[in-house]
Amino acid sequence: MQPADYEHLTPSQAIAYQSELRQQIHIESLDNPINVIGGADISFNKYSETVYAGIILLKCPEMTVVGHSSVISRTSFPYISGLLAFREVPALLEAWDKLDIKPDLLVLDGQGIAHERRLGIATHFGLVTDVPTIGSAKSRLYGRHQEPANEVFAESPMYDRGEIVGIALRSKKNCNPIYISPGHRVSMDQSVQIIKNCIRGYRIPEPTRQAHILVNRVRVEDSGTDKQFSLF
DNA sequence: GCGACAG
DNA sequence: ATCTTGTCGC
Repeated sequence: MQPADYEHLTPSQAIAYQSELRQQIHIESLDNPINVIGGADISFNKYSETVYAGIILLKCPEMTVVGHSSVISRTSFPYISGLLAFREVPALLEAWDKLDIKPDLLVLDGQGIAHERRLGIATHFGLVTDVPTIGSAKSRLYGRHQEPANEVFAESPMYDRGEIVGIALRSKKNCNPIYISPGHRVSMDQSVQIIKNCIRGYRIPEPTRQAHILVNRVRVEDSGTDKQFSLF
């Protein structure tokens, strides 16, 4: 199955495919050092099939931007909770292929294994590219957890029948927690540690935050040029 | 049947 | 996700 063909899948077939991919997930210690970390995100205009995908490259541990790539693509697969990867991975792969240098690890905006079939977008992307990935989501999809204490870096594990699938992390005081889970080829503890090292005073870790700024800028710039949005 | 539901 | 101004709280 190729990502480019995802648009032809029915939700039922997509779910069946996730069940197959699940067999290939590797949650393990990442030994390679992380010199460059990447952040990926997508932006789009409501009701439009045009999607703006981008990947930002940051130097560790400074968190300074050292590169990026972006693409304007199309998607017909709708947003369905639990099947996000089928909608966003194809465009993200296009941006990934355009990168001159690949990061040592990529952070995606969404869940990793904190998913009913352990196939959040971060895990899915990691399997397709065979790259270490971490999922950093702004809201919860799956897993039960207690409210983290209201202090920076307070955390509380997310469970699924006794198994820890992720962690709710208070990345900033007085802000809602973010949900971290390993995607592929990295451990749970490393995922949390890595994300903590990417926090720079904002609720959202730099890789994801910078990626969001990037794709949003690309979208606004294009919307003024896109026929569908210019009235003249 | 009811509530939950990444982006 | 995106649409949007002011406004409450630290």
